[in-house]
Amino acid sequence: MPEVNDQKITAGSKKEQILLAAVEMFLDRDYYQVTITDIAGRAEVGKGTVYEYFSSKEVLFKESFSYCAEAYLQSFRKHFSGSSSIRGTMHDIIKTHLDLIKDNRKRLHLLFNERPLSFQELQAWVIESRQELLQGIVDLIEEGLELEQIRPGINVEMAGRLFLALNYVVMGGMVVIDNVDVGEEQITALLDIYWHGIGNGPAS
Amino acid sequence: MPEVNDQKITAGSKKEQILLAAVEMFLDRDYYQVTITDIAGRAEVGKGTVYEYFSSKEVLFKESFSYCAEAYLQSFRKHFSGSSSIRGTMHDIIKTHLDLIKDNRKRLHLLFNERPLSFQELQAWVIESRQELLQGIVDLIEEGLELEQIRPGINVEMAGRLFLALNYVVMGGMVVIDNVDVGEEQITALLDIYWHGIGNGPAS
Amino acid sequence: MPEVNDQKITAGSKKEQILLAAVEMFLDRDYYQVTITDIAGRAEVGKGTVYEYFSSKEVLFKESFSYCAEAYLQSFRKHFSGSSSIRGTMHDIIKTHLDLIKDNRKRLHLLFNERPLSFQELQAWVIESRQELLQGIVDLIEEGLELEQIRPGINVEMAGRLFLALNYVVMGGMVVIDNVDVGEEQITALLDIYWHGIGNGPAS
Amino acid sequence: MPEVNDQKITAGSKKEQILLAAVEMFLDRDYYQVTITDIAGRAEVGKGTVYEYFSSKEVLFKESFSYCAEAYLQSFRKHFSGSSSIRGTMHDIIKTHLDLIKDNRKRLHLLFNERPLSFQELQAWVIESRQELLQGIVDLIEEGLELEQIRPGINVEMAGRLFLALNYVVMGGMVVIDNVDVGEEQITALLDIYWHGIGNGPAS
DNA sequence: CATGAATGAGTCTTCATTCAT
DNA sequence: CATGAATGAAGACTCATTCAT
Repeated sequence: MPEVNDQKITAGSKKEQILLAAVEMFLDRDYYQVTITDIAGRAEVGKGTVYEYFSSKEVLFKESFSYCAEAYLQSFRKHFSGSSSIRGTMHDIIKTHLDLIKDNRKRLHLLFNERPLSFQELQAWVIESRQELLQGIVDLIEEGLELEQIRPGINVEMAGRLFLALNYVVMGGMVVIDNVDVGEEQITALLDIYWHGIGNGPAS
Repeated sequence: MPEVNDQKITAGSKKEQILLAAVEMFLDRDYYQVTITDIAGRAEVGKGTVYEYFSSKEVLFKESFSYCAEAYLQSFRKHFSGSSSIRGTMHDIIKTHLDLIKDNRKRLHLLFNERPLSFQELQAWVIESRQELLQGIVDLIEEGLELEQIRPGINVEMAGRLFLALNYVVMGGMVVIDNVDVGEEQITALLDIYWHGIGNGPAS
Repeated sequence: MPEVNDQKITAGSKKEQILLAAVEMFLDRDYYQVTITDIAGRAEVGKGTVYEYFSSKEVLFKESFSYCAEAYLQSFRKHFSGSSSIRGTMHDIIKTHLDLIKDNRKRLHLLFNERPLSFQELQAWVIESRQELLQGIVDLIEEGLELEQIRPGINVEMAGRLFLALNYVVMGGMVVIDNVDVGEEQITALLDIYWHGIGNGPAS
Repeated sequence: MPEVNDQKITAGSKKEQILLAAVEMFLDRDYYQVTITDIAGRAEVGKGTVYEYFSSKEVLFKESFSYCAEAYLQSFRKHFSGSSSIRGTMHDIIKTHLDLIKDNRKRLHLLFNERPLSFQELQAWVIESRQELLQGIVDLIEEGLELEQIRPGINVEMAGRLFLALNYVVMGGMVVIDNVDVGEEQITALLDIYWHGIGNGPAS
């Protein structure tokens, strides 16, 4: 019973110091490639100190994961409240998302990584979060349908999924994997395709 | 002096037997969660025998990875040779891709998900393969432009990337993670959105 | 420079508070299963405070041990001063001893059971104490010989050792391990055997 | 799942080699004072090899314990089958027991140690074994009663317990703790006391 | 060729002890 | 005096790799 220090994570606290070090490490390498010694070293604390704040490596990983994921989810959520221009909102989402990716670069691997995590709980949480995001987008699209900004008859779930993919696969992929410089121009081009399609001729 | 048996992989050979066992294991679990003992057990050979054919776990992983990835790439490539209907070809690509996923379910995770793993070579190879795929799609789209099946003025790279993401969504997202039953109907709906966009009103 | 507070243990003092907590813990669990944190917690003091009064865990254990052992020894010693009925005295010793065990149940294990623990000093002290006890009993028996209450010709050392074992059996064996309810009746039966033997027919 | 080699312990086998090393170590020191590295070193094998044969330190300890205890129990058991002279049998038991102690000296600490073992299963097994021994002795005494070799009216359970104590407390204590040289003479003296008592005058 | 027993480097984790407050 | 956060030495255990058979 290692009497773990269960205080909240406050800015500048030792617990935060360790968590941030862990996040950096876990974003760079696999769970199994990161050692507690690495994290302690990066956080500039003793190995034992890590265990004062996190009862095990697994727990530390989970908290690191949640910490990142929450920021990620937030970048979507904050646009979900009602707005008059759906296309404008989508543009904002992509922009915010892109900024987040650029800031953190490696960070979002965690979320892109669709491989079932070793930790069942986390996996469930990931699926749940994905659902939340999808629902948010679907709601936005349905709002657009009512406002007649979106073409009637489309499969809203598919439209939502494609929008998410646009964000984390296209944008994420370009920045994180292909290391391409992405800017306003690319966002506009991508959204144009998503909005009008690539086909020549009117929608059926 | 452990002279690794470097013969080609032939059907039914002991080397293939081991490789296939490794593939199955690596598709199920993390690199670090799969042990050589596991693989030897599954392949029904001795632990030492694995080392007769693969000089290390890392090498075995890389070969397993390539083995899977090649199948994946092939599912795209075989549609890249000239065709008259671009939309039809895209439909075929998605369909073929979907079938591949359904057959292997977990298998293709490897391609998009495996972390760098410090296997720099592999990472480079992944990037290269992504480029090849993207180029194939871009060529297809440019062919469509010439045939006036595709709307002029679009950013072809973005269009290509979105198409790949579309496939990824169908694959990774729906089938593997959310375990949704995906069929012809969904493919059509998705391609409809990709082709005509979600927006109401004519393209600018 | 951690100057250990070397004052005597006075009733109600913080030092006693810690010692008593340690005794309770050590009687319940192994040396290695008791942590300083446990003891500090039970004593309701900080971990550092333990080190104010005891320079190390080993020292604290030794003092706990001595503390218990002294009580044990006393239960014998107080009967060693001259008495007219040897058998009566022996009965009293067993009775006192039994009461002590019943009060403390686990407590006296320490004396007989604790492994050398590399605490050579303690081991020496145990041997010395055993000698003292044995000598006390032997003296008692020799007194009985003079008073002609005890059969001449017996090996007094063996008789003494058997008497100590008899006590040990009542204590360690029946009460603590087998959890048998031991009362006056059992004491009498046991002493009867010790006094008259189990054999049928007169002593040789 | 460390695929423990579960073969029987055969003389000279590597498993036996490790077990014997473990026994030696555990008889000398506490469970917590013995490290796997110690055992591996003493057995002249690698640390990993220990785990090839015993899945954990706890398991190794339990097997070591049983190994010793069985020999101990056997030294009593082999005298329990019918005999005409009870006193003679008792003499034989003490003699056999003494020889065993002398051979193993430290070994029997394991059994003398009445402190509840950390391992609940083992503790249960110890209690059970004690019962078996006690019953064997009690049966012997009751046989003696029928043969009129033993004084009627004695409490047979107490007589049995005292005989056991005579063996492992008196004999064990002298040899293992006090390091006294014990021989035929002492056995005879002790048994004389147990048989005829120390009291002067006939049994009541 | 095939095997699996043997190995030890490398991990996580615990806990006595220190020391700044 | 009292405290408990910080520390790192030490120990159990895993597993890729070797090598004698």
